[in-house]
Amino acid sequence: MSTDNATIYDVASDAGVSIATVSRVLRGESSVSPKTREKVEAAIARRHYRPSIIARGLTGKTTKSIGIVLPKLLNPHYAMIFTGAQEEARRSGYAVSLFPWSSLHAREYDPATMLAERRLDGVIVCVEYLPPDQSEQLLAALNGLKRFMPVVLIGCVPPDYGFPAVSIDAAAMTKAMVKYLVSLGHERIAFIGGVQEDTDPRRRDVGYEEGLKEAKLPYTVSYRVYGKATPEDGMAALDSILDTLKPEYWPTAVIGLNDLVAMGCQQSARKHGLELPRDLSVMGCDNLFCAPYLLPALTSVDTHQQRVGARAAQMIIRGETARETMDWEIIRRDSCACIRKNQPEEAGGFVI
Amino acid sequence: MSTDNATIYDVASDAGVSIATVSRVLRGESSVSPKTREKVEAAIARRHYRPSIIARGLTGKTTKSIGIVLPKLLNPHYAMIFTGAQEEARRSGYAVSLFPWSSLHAREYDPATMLAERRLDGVIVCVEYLPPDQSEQLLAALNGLKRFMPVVLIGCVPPDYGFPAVSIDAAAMTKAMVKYLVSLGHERIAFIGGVQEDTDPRRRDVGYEEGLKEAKLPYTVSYRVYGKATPEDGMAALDSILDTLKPEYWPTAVIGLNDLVAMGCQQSARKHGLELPRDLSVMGCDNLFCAPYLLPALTSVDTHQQRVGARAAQMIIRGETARETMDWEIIRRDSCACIRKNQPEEAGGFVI
DNA sequence: GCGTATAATGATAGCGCTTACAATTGTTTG
DNA sequence: CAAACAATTGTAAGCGCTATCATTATACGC
Repeated sequence: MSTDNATIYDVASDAGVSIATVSRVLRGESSVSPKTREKVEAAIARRHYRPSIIARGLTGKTTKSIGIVLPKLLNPHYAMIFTGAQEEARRSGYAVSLFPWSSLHAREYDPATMLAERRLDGVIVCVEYLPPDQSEQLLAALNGLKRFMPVVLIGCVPPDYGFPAVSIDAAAMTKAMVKYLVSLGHERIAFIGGVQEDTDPRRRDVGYEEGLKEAKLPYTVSYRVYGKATPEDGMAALDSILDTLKPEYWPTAVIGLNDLVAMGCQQSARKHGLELPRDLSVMGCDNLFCAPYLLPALTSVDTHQQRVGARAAQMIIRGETARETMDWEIIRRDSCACIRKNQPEEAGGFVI
Repeated sequence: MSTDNATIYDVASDAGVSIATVSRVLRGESSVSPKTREKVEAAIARRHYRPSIIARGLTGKTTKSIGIVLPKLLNPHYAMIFTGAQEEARRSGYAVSLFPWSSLHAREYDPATMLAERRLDGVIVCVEYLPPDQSEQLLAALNGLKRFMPVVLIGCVPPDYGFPAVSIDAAAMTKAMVKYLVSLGHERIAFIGGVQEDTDPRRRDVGYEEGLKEAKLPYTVSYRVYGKATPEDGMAALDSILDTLKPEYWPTAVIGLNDLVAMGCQQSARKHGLELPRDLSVMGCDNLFCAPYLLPALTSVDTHQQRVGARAAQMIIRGETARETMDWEIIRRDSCACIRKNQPEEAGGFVI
């Protein structure tokens, strides 16, 4: 039971035809007589023959595989993106392999080189919030990649990169989150996220500020988190906010960059003796699988990440180069309390 | 800026040498004069040349990529395995692509075919708890795969499959979990897991029974969950247990197949008006990132899944064929309460 | 200066496919 | 029944590399 597989030559001689004919039946060409086709198919089955995508890739133009560059898979958010991409890719017979940016600066085997070597049919790159000084470096890396294969961006896509992309309007989303909290009666809403220097109009912090402005709320507390946005980061962020402010100025609600940060906020709040959600409403983003199982169950935003991944994969497979925006949906759970006298209208039209 | 890459011929003619010489410097052969090497390297840099792994794979014996078959990536448990494998693989310049078993029976593009087509250097297959009747089918699929590439098994590896594998001794682990709960004073311990008919001596339920036997505890309540083991499954399982038993026979502790199931148990317990952890201790397995953030923080078992994935990848890359067992560690948090009068000795030696 | 060992380089045959293009067979038609 | 096509099938040239020889350039010894 060795690992030496049959080749097209084996099948051809088995079936008593030429390799061209075998190739024809492999590719389902119609110009093969039923008799011949049958003989060839029998030989294929007998030898457990599978054409080598490697060899096909050499001749043809496609390797039937795409790459995806993700910050880290351990955050289920990225796992959802991957899953979406993978499922969509499989439907067309494509495989997808993972390359984490974390190893971007590795001396050996950096993702860019590995990607390039592999002649993939395209690569999905998930861009995180980046400190401004790293942005240029990323752009250079992306352009390097583009030399070898189509690149589709997802995540926090800078507006001027000129790459095909599928992203969400983070500003509109964050604004809606603020509006939701305002509708619950909150007036002191803090924001923990990737506040940036550049002028992307779809940045979350822009939405935060806008939401506050529209509600004529003066209270602004935001905390900057770059790149990694773990529960620990969230805890540290809210710790810092609560430790800095006098208790009478503590926020009554906090918006986390993602559910991980929000989980950290819940922890921090408890540590500070706050009762949730009475004393602090917490809102996350990404709608991780664990959100319903937190206590209180975390209100979050479903950003349809599987669909984002799927669409990005589709763009690569179909050779499209659009720039698209995915919609999203606030998922209300128990972590956001109403602090108004009157109940808010449950079906309010504040979700954009 | 097209996607047509330079080939070894371009570099060769650029540098005024033959392709053989270019190949030599690519592979770091020493029999190239410094002058020539320099010229070639300059040409390579100028053309942004990267040798095609595809073409190399045709000639050589390796495609520098491995596959991993996982039930689903959305469970962070599997994401950890993947991450471990991916990181280890990258260190040797290997890429890893994902193939979910969920599509095992897909008409088109089933993982087995996709794997075979790709002539990967090997594949890691994560085996789940399977109903007995599907076990044979899996074995057949694995043997089919083995024809094309080395296969390394991880997860719930049946003992008699004869494949290289890295697994954990689930029986010993579950027994230790029981012992831990016993040490906290529990006498009615329920188990939600994949109870099987076959005779794998390392099955979890075997450990459960043994642990109970050693503690001379007669109470046995186990609930069978196959394949998917989601929070919903866990909730349904404990619901069923609590709804079936008279309250005075309710377990005081429950062991979940994994953290997901344990999360569902927490939910179910709350639904039944139990206060956690006072009325019910819950213990999970896998030590997911969210375990510390549940309320009460979930006691779990770290099964070192990243190391499992890494080791499996290593075995493929190095061509090893061992059958290994990974160790594990109980991570004590708040979800398991002591119901004895006396505190248990905190550093008891019950963890095997 | 010549022969010969040695270092450096080139020519070339695959690797397993796809794909023109050529060759063969089978039909149809006048 | 032969010409004229259409339907099948075969031949062979790549695709971008590696690896085996063969060849040439350089070095050394006498």
